[in-house]
Amino acid sequence: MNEQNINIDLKRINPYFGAAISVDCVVFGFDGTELKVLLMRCNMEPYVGLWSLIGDLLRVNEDLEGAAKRILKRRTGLDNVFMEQTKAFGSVDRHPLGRVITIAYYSLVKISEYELSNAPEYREAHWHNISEITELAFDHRDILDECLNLLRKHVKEAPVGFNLLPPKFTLPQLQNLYETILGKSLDKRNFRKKILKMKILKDIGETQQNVSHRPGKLYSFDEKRYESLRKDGFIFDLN
Amino acid sequence: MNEQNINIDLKRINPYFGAAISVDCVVFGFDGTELKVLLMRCNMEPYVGLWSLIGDLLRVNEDLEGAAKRILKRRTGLDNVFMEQTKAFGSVDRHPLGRVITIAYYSLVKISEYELSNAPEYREAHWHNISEITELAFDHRDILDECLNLLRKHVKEAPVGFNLLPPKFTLPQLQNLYETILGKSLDKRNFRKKILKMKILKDIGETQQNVSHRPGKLYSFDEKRYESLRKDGFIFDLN
DNA sequence: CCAAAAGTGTTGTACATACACCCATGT
DNA sequence: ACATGGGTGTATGTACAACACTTTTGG
Repeated sequence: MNEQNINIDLKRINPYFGAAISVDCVVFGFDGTELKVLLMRCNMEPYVGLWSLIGDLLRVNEDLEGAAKRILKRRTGLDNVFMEQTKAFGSVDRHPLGRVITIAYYSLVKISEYELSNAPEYREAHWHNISEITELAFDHRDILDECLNLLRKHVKEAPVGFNLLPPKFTLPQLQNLYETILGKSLDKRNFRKKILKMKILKDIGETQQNVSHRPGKLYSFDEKRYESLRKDGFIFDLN
Repeated sequence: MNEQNINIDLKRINPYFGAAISVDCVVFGFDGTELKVLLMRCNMEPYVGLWSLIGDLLRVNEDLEGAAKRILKRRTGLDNVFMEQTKAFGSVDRHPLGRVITIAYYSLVKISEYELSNAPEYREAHWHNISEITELAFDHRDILDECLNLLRKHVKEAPVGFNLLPPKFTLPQLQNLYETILGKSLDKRNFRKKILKMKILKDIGETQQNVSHRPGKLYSFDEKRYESLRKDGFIFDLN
């Protein structure tokens, strides 16, 4: 039966509707040193006690991105978060209770804006260092790995990394982020040259405060500038 | 309700299972001049008469890639086709008969191996020049566009274009393919230099036959060579 | 011998890499 | 004054872009 040849009420064909759709979010954060991901305790057999991604079943009246936004809001209190669909996962036996196809999104949050510490309703999720994660519930380890690979690709070809930093940041902080995500160290002078030549950072005219060394100059990502450059053919590239 | 907190039989929760999952395949072909896509007539209101992608509902015991392979086999007779998941599409109203989330794959076939001409069971699908396509059924135009964008990205960063050419091809044929997909003309000498320097083409030692001009040398893609180079850090890049 | 497309090298320019010292702040 | 990390320039090699003529075949 072809998608376009369904000519009876879909809801009555059981074999094709015995599946559920979920959305799982891989929420990345960066604390200045480590790349982190937001996880919850799983309480479903046989994965009880393991950590899992945050996710939920898709509701009848919401689209995929809507579900992802809802899940993020629910678990972090955050709106307007950068997110991008990564991949659909549909192994027949990926879920112990039945057929569940999941659509994975990865999102990048400014860890400073995450309100876990204050609001009690966001206490179920916890940050985990990527480097320390071993086993996860379901196929969430695979999902995490796919999202990590995609993130590593994206930070090199688009200015998405800024979503992990505070609105004002120094160039060493930015470099640090790239080194952490890419897992290799970069030459300081060359990194600065490449970034500054792009002209997509605004010099705020401020410097770091209360650091016990020479304070760095603060920059912010100039989104409008980036968009106008992009329209003129500019391509962000950090390879 | 969280995915990992479902503790009753999923099949009995109606609101969450009133959706179906389909897989749609964007099958690209290249005839030496034009980039083409395989389409079928749609016979579902309100799209009757329009062309649509080839697709089908996901079966209970098959995974997503399995469904994509089945669909391709059914419509083209081909196995072992290059394919890659592109994106999930889940707008609430994308399907007139109910909630259908679709997972899109794009695949690349050697048009010479496509058996439409011989076997009657493959006659429902037809090749259409990408440049001449206007309206499609459902949201298939969006799906096609996403797949095209992904293809344009992939041919620049991985040796996937070879899947659209016959096993033996000339450098001008390859260049032609790239020019068609990318929509811009490339410098012949620079293109040849870049490709040949990669050392991923095998010189077959044969030349074109029956062409009314100087015959080109035939090459084939050396997959083993590519894989071993890749393990040593080589990155395919045609930007 | 004509048409048509294949094949071939050089040069200038821009970008990437490698690399070492001084500077501003807090303690 | 010392420790800490921020900030800066140059030289060299490599990669890319631009560009025009000769070669081989079929008709």
